[in-house]
Amino acid sequence: MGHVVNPGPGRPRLEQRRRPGGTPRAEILDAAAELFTNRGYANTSTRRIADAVGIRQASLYHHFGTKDDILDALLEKTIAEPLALAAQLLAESGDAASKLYALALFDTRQLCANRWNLGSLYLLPELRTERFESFRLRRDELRKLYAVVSRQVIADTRPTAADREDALLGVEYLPFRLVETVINMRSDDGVSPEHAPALIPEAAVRVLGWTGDSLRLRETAQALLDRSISAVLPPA
Amino acid sequence: MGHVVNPGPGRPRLEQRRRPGGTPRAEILDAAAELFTNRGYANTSTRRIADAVGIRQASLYHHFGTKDDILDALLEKTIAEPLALAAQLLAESGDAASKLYALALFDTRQLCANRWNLGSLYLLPELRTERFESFRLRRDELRKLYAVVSRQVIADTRPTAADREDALLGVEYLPFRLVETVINMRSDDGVSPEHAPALIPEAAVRVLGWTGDSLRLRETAQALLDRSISAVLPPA
DNA sequence: ATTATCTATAGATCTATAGATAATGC
DNA sequence: ATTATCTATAGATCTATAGATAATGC
Repeated sequence: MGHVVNPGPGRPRLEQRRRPGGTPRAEILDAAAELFTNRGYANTSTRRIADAVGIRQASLYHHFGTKDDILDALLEKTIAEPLALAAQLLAESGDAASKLYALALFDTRQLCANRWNLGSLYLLPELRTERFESFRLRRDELRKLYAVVSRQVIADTRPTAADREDALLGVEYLPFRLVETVINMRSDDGVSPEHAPALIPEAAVRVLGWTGDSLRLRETAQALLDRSISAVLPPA
Repeated sequence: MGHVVNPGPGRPRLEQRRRPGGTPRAEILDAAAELFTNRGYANTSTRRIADAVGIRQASLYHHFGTKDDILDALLEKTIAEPLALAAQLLAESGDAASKLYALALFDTRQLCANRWNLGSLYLLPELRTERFESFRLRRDELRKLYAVVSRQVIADTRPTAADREDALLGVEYLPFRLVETVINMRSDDGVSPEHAPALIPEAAVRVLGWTGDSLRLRETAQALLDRSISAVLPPA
């Protein structure tokens, strides 16, 4: 009764505060995500993260080699699913507009649903160092997949060459950028933009010149998305 | 000959390195802009800024009371012109689509033309502190002006209520967000997105459902912009 | 023996202030 | 006298490492 049973091997914590996540690693990542997004990466000391978890500063280093490693783990978690899903979506059969809509919908939802606005970390100057090259490459890859499917949408809906000159200006990169705007909305408003999932995916296809029935698109995209999700994510 | 004449009162600098800008204040702001955007605000020490200017760290404090004051001065420089121009544009006579196009064009160009990608500072968590409330309010104001003219575009081009339900979802905030995407493009690509001025303003009106002749819009918007600029900016 | 925590600390910062110094200009 | 710089430094950090300690589980 009331007696605290230690959860595993190792000296017990002085404080027993707990955060979401069953493991110390998950607790640290949650605390770091909160602090990095709300106060900034460089402004968040390892002591502060440790305080938020309820352990001593030095104990962090049992779970992560450096502070950069914590940031990298957070970034990796945000990019893995979108990348897997994008690859799967492109491999599915279906029209390009539905694929783009589905992709944008998935990413928009994720950017909104994260407990913390992790997307706001993407602009950190720290990410330009070699330490984060792997993350940068993976995000570049996602950007390219958006461009590929966007070009398919353009080819499908604007068949004449003259009509496609926008593509030379880089319209095919706008859908990805539109999804990213969710980050800024969340940052400025302080809350998740509730209508973004209903707004951004449609804007992503419209900005490419696609004209068609919104309702129908939303339905086919949702079906496609459901199929792709179950193909990629293990049915937990 | 070769003799350095000191530019004014005050003990001369040990190093005579110079940066763009005639005054020490301007040199400091240019150096800070480079360092803040490339290495991050919190990661840039006052010593580093001073080194880049060629003065001693403590000498910075003759020109700025705190490090925050340097950041605030940079931010103020980016917001003053867009805000003045937006207010002027809304007061001009002309159709809403041209106004929105002109506004987006001006801001896109400015975001591209800055020597450093100052827009990337807008997401800094530091800006949430009271110190930067004034800047936040001014940027909110600009966002509102975009929304006002965007709603006019919607009312002009989609007269039926059923057709306007998007407005309930917040499409009127997308043009402003589209302009902001220039910041991310610059940050990811490492160079100014050269086609952004030809791409973003048109996307801003299209995303609201505006359909019309691009060439004509571009011309009327450009004329409107020229008029507004000369009304707002003193003919230097 | 292994694991997860702890205490203590080295060494390197960083911002801002105090007060001296070397110019200009009245 | 005023201005813009300088030197020197207080006081407060911050990251990461070394090595001790208290659990579990073989």
